Amino acid sequence: MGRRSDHSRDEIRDMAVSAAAKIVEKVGYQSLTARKVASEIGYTVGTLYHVFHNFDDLIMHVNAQTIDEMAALIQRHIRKKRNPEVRIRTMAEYYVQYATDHPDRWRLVFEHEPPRSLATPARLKERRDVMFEMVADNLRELSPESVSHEVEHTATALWSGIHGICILALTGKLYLGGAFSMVKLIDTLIDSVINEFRRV
Amino acid sequence: MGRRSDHSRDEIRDMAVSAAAKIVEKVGYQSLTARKVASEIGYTVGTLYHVFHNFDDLIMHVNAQTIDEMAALIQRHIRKKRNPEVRIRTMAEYYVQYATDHPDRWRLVFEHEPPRSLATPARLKERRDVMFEMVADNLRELSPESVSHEVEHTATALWSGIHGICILALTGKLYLGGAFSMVKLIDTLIDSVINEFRRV
DNA sequence: CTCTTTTATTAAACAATGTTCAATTAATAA
DNA sequence: TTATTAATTGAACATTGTTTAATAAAAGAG
Repeated sequence: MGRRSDHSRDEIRDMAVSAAAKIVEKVGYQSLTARKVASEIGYTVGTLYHVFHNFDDLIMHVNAQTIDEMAALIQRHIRKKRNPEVRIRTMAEYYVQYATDHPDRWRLVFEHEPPRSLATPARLKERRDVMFEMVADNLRELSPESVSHEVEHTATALWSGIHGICILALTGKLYLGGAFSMVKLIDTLIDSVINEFRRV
Repeated sequence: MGRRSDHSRDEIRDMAVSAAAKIVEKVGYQSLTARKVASEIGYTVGTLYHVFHNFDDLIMHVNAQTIDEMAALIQRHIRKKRNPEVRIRTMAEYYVQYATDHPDRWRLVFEHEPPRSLATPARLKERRDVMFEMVADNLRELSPESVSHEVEHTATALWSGIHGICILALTGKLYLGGAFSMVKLIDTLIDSVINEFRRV
């Protein structure tokens, strides 16, 4: 068969990304294949390669969608909060929430290695940076006299640390197999970093 | 050809693990294949399957070796230190050192997902836990009156945080693309957690 | 020393993967 | 109506992990 034009290229791209996300959630990101995505949207692999540069390209689109979803969830919840410290804690709370609810999609964001031939698109990097910037903004509000570079440094350390707890827990590589609560571990980190930040 | 017996099964297993580790370091863990390992040691894939249960089984052996190497490096350096706080800082220093020097082998430890059919061997888990326990031991020495569970909780939070900084930096997913020094970020985390730990 | 049994090793085959491409067919333009 | 353009397919490709029947050498029995 030849041209069908049931859907535009953009529609097919969106359908493929959504189908891929659904497959990742259902059977895990290890079992995501081009043929599964294609058959899920009623097309053939060839069509996917007409719309995406690569399979990695498709994955990066899935990851962009994941980050957007996660950021939206977080922003929806911190909008109600006025206290910068509470906002940071809320960010972490829903970061963990999202990662726990969608473990495979979340892991795909951090465990997918784009081939060196294909550079990570600037949009994806920017999206990832959004979370760091939100933490920095609230730290700045917490102590307006701090120099910007120090604030960003602290925000990077704190958010990376939270991420570390999250990924070790979700991959089952945490000490004692996750006998500790992720939320409490993260609270400890936030308490420590914020107290130290206030003191300096 | 049939039986050669140039090497015992144990020898072949060790050769394969070393060859695999070398390949991972040279061309990256994404490019590690069973056939490359086999040809590197002068055998065929079939022989690998005579010695390993799986390709994942081979990888877990590689990871065990990696963790042992890393733990040995760290222990060699903290033996000279007497102060528990200095020991924790030294641990982090050489953790980063090892990860930076052998990025692909280090990442393989944390990004290899064993299939749910094949359970992670207890030995591998124990090896991973060694690092957490070393941190806990030194925290305990730092404040002997603390209850054991609190100490382990703090150690888990701190070491997971350090790991988070490390993995985001090494995978190029850190805020501002690693414009911050890994060592300084980790120092910030250690300062914060240890100060807070002392206070409680 | 000879015959049998065991077992290490290979080569070939398998199914599944990402990827490419010529053929086909429908929409669009002339 | 015809010619051009482009979407879609199906089949092919190389490469992956994995299995297996054939083979040859070591080990054991007599």
